[in-house]
Amino acid sequence: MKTVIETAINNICTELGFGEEVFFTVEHPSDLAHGDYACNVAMVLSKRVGKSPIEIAEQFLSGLDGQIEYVEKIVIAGPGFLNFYLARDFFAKEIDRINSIGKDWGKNDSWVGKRVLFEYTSPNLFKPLHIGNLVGNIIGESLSRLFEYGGAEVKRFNYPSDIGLTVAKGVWGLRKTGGNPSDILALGEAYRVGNEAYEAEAEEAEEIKSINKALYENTDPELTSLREQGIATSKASLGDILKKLGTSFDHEICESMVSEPGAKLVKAHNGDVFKESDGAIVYEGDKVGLHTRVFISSKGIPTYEAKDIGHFKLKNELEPDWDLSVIVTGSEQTEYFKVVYAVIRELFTEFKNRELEHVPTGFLTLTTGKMSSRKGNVLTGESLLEEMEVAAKEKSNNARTGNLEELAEEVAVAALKYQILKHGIGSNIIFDKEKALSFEGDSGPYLQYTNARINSALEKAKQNEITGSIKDLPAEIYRIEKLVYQFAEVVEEALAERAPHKVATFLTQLASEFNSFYAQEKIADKEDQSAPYKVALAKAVSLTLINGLWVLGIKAPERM
RNA sequence: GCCCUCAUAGUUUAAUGGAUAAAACGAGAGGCUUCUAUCCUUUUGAUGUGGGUUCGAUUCCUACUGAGGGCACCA
Repeated sequence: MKTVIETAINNICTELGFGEEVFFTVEHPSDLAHGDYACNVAMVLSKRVGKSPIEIAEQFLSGLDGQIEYVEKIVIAGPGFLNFYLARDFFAKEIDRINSIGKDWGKNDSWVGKRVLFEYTSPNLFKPLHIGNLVGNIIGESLSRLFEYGGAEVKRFNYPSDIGLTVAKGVWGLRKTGGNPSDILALGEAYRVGNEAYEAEAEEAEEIKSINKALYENTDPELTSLREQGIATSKASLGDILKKLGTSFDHEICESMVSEPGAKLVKAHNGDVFKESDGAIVYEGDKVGLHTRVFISSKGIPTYEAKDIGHFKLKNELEPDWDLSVIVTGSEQTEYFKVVYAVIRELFTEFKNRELEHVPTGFLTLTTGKMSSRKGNVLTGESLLEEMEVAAKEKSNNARTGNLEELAEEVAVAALKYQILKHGIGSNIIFDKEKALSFEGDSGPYLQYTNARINSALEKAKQNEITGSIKDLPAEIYRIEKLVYQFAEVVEEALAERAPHKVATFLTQLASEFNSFYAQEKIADKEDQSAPYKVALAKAVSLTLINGLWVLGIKAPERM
């Protein structure tokens, strides 16, 4: 529809002799009262032509009026906008189209035939899942799904850290506390103890460092065994939480696997890409507008930078065929990834036509203040989810579902994910626990509830033997109809801009509009001639909610 | 010191350079004998400061103020 209007306007431009280089836009006005599409062409031309926008708009109006199918009327408004109002039939056809597409409603083909690698979550094993990991997972998963909605084949990568100081702290803590390495709680406690000791006592810190070295070099079977047991426990627990969150990775590359290939590559290019400096091997980023970073330390140990190079190599061995590779991390690594990607481009010249992208996510802080282990207000991913599940269960006491456990989990995940995905992904998130736990208003459960409500209305329709149809149209065009068909455009835009929050915002607007409709109109009324149309409309809204929630990584329970 | 983000109602967030800046929470007033009140209706209230570009600026440029992050062997 948009392109139809654009072409029509372009034709008039040529007809009126304004030439072809006119940069106007056709878009949905933010206020539905301003029509279904609005165009600013008259304002853009005003200065060039030396006439008032209104005058120009009138010229367009006389050229366009009655010429475009499904455009019922065109009105000049405000400073010179052309507002297009679509005909009743258009919306009915859209409702019909949505219902016939069904499961695939909202998809686009902007990435068809492309393969995309997505890396996110990146947890530290041996340590409870941090809120930041949760944020990364939620955003990464949603972006992956957006790409899938664009037709891309997405491969998901997890890059857990299974070696290094964190693990050493945990192993040290296990020895100190005598905790059972198969118990995830004992593991968390061991890490806490180890971390505290590392920060407080110089002597213990040295001990932990030597454990770290022994683990790297695999010289002490007892330590290695503790590490392996702890990692297995950690991974199992991680698997549970990932399942709840709805992520399933295609590949897992652990940190311990990448040091060697990374170091090898760096050393092989010492002299061309890299340079020795103070005994370390560095990449001189300052020479290309970045900053210099160490890839192999003066002690000969590969740093995180070198590991990321090895990591990239392994990734390519697992998935050699791709067009875009995305890594989602906290925004503190923005500058870091500029350097690493610059190095990768120099090292892997055969990939110069492929795209590398780093998506930075914001930090999550609590409204109760900054988190710090000293203040004791650390919130782990697990504990946050648990708290939300408890709240969800309380709230769902009267739910009309057999499986309360499952519902509470789905509601809790929805609340958490929505709270994070309603923001632009790069901005810092201030997490209001109370609000997230309330499940009211602008929230994931609100969207789920709206869908559950629709289901119940549809059930009633079934009982009354009303089936959806667009034969008998109500005279009025409901506001909800003017919104629901825009979903596919929103998804495509959200994908192009890496902005899942656009989907979240749209769904909330849609749900709110539907709830107003629901309060005013009876959907499944036997006496109502328009009931079949309302049923078809409700179905289309439900489909949109379900598909939109899927993109956000949120489940849509049938009953609540 | 240098570099990068960011600054919108009391609070948490929206707004490809467009129209009267949109919601939610909070506070006030209403609404279930009806297809689910995790809902709806309604009142209240905001673009950090000074310049600039533009027909038109929350959006772009610039200075300032404030917050967060990064800047060589941590991850």
